[in-house]
Amino acid sequence: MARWAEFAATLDAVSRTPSKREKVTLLAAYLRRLPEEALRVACTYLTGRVLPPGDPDKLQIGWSTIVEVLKELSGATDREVSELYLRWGDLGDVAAELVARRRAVPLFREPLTLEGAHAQLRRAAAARGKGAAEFRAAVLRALLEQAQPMEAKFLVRVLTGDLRIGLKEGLLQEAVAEAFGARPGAVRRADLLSSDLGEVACQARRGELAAASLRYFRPFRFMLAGTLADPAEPFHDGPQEVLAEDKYDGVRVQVHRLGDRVTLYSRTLDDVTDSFPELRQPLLQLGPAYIADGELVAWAGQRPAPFQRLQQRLRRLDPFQVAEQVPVALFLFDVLKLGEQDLMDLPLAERRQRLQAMEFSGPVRLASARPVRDVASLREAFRDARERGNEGLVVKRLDAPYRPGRRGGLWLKWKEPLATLDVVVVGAEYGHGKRAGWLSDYTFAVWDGDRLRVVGKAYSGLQDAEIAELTQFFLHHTVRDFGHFKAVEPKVVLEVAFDAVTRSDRHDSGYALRFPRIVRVRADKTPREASTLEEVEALYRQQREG
DNA sequence: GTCACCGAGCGGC
DNA sequence: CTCAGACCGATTCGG
DNA sequence: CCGAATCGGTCTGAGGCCGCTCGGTGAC
Repeated sequence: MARWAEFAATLDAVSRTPSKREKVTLLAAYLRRLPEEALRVACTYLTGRVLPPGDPDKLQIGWSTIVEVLKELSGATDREVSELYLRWGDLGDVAAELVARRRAVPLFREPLTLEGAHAQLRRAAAARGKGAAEFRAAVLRALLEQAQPMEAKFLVRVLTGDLRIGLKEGLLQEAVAEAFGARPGAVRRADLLSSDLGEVACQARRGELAAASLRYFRPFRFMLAGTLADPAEPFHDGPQEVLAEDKYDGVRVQVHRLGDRVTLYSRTLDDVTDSFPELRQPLLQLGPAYIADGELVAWAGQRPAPFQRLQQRLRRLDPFQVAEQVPVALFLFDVLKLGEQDLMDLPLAERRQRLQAMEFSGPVRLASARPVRDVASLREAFRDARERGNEGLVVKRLDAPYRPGRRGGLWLKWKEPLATLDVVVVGAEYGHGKRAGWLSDYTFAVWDGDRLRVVGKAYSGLQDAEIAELTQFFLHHTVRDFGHFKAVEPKVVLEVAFDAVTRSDRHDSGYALRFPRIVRVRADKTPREASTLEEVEALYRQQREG
């Protein structure tokens, strides 16, 4: 059995050093010492999850449950917890502190082990029905009662899915490789194909990594796209042909079909087949044995419907009831396996040819794409994609293999913000983690006559120095102080960009923005010069008309 | 005892 | 999904 | 020609809105 205390101490050591190499070395040395089951558990936890992706059980222990249990354990009040949180900016640190002042410290403390804790958490994840929530809380309570402060800190961080030790996926794979003398590339490949690093680590130790391969009904990581900075970018290394493919605004899915089985996997590798029963027949018909990649969209007869419509069908348990109201279309753009032949390393041009030869029917369609050789045609393709009601383009190198889990230059997405608005900041909140102590999160509004109506919040886009400056400013211009949240004088104007406007009852304007990000502080504008609700409404109508 | 609603958790972008 | 910042290896520049 | 500065790739961390499901709870 492997002690949780050692696991925690290792994570703590890793978090202390800024050097990536040293992080990897520290972790590798620890992993090497672990027995099999502990190794599996440790590696899964190090990915910030208790269960591997795709596991049908979900832990369902979140922020609130943890806070409730910590309060019971320590006798702390809501106010104390929130003050501690303001100080630390991290629930794990709060847990460490509160566990240290537990009311009833058990006389005999069984040391926590990775194996033991995991067995308990597994049971919690499997709980269903009446009393399930209470059972989950009880499991957590029992674990925290046994835990030392440092152990509690990392238990809570595993539960919140955020280790904050400056080591995640890539470095974790390196650590596993270093621990067992495997090639980093081999570990990475195996991880991307199985997405279960715990399992991969065990294989690495046994020297069985090479066996990893594409298998039916073993979903693997999706290939991702980087962001296109400039439309000329794809042609920078001289003239060449790239594929300009429509970027559909929907949900990415991986389709596995073999025998009489068809399964759709989401990006988290969860099985979402049952939400889309009408796709089964056309997918059976598409071919006898294949793995394909595509985007599932809500479909309005001739063109795509907004993403929100599709959400109504996601994870829906009674799909037949809404299937008629929210029809979908599945646009396939890649094929990774045909029969027993692995196509991943073939160039996209060839994969696309194989895909085009398949038997498309009904709602299963071929994604719209065309080869282009210059910037002018690329721009034209972008306009056409927008005409068809799509978000923009994904520009793909025709010579590129399929690289699971990679977000590189082989695929580049090109979309444009819908617009920008000049908004007035009316509230500011303290950030989390490394933003603890900074007012880094801004609630903003637009004018409705002479009233300010909130349209959203934004965080990203500002540089640390600007956040520091705004923090000082807002501390001096706070109207009402709610602790974590401060209502501030409407003085600061921000320019925010966003991809869409949605109707929403979250804010009093009746609207919200999709993907808001701060472009800059408009020091040159007075609050009165900020945008109006009419402008927001106009944008909302404009995007609907496409 | 039933039902409607709410909050929490999760995963989609 | 977004963007900023940190680290690290590779490349370029200056002495 | 070598060491220093800089560049680019890759990774990490922080936080936004939407809609579904489930368990718990309060109203009737």
